[in-house]
Amino acid sequence: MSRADQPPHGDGPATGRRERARLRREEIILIAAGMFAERGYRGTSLADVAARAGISEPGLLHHFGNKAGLLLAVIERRDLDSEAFAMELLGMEPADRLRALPEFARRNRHRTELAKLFTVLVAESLEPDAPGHGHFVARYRAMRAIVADTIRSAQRAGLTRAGLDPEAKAAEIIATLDGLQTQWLLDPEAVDIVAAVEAYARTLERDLTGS
Amino acid sequence: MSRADQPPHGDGPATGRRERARLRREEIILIAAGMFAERGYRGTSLADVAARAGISEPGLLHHFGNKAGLLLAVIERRDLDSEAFAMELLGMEPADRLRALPEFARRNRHRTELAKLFTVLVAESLEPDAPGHGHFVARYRAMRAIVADTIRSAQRAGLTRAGLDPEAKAAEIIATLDGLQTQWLLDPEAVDIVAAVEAYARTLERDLTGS
DNA sequence: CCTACCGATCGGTAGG
DNA sequence: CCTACCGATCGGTAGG
Repeated sequence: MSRADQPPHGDGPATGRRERARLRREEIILIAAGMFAERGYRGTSLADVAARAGISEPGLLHHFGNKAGLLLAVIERRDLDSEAFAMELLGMEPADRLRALPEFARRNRHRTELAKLFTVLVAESLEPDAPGHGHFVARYRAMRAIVADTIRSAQRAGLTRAGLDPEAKAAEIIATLDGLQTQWLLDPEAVDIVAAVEAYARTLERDLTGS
Repeated sequence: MSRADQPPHGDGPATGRRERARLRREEIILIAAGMFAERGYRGTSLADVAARAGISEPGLLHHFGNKAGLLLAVIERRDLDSEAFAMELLGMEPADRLRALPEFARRNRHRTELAKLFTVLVAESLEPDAPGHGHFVARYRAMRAIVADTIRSAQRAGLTRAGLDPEAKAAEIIATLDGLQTQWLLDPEAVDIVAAVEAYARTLERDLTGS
């Protein structure tokens, strides 16, 4: 087949069409993310997403193949935000990273939807055959590795006490932040997420320095 | 009305029929709990539960009214276990309660299903209009209150340092245990829940005593 | 990306 | 008049 050939009209309009499709995709992903956050992946139908996006169900499936494809697109999109966060954190001195936690909590406070999306999708991905399972397993392993590396470099710099297991502490830190987030999402009137993370940052500072 | 009267044939058969119904209900609740744990509330159909229980859907609904009624029955049943746990913990001296945490993790290790059920249902109950929302809000408030009370009494006994906010610490402790559980459920090969909780109990002991 | 559909399954209810 | 269900089917919706 002549698959390697460029289409004869591959100048302006073709690129514009692809660009338009990409923007439409992006738009649908944001709509789907909002609905997954509120009702979960299982609680959201393709028809719901299509209606909100002003598209037919077959049109929706043209972009994402099937419902799991839409989920993976949402997860990947959400990961771009997380990566930006990780890069920002890794750009700081290890000693400053701890102090940055409440700032991120403060930022997330106004993006409830992102936090909710994450909590809901992880719970729907616990089973090995869930569409997002492999992704979240890899994501948590990477998160633990990054935090453990930070702890190790802080130990080498003498900022953190040596008798502390970096891997175990990394799991514990991520667990606490996740758990506080869940309590806040469930009951925002009873749990002040910024104050809770600030208090935990102080706990953690004492714990890490051993003071 | 003569509602206070016993039925004229209120010897064996009548009581036996009610008792049989109660046992059938209990049996169905356990089946539904297992399915909710694996596929979530939204991912489980009444037809799935009915088929596994060897009952028709109308038969199922006769017992629970509607799907949300089944969920609430599962949650209440799960709470009986939690209450037993709480009573066991509250029966100990405050100083021993911390040491009991790894033992409970060890016990839960063989009851993955219960842990999974809890994680999945909480995530499906974040929205205020979710059927289990009110229940989980109340449950977390009660849990925080119990842990905070334990901390306060340990402070009065001089076992725990005074400069520590009992409510904030309670939220933090529950958050860490929940979060570790989620990481373990997602990736049991990478996260050893017993070791993680043991390590956290040590962290917590240093934190509480201020040593 | 559309209209026009499919096999099946959804939560819930009818009469008996 | 009660209980504990049954087989059949309701109007709509699921993913594709």
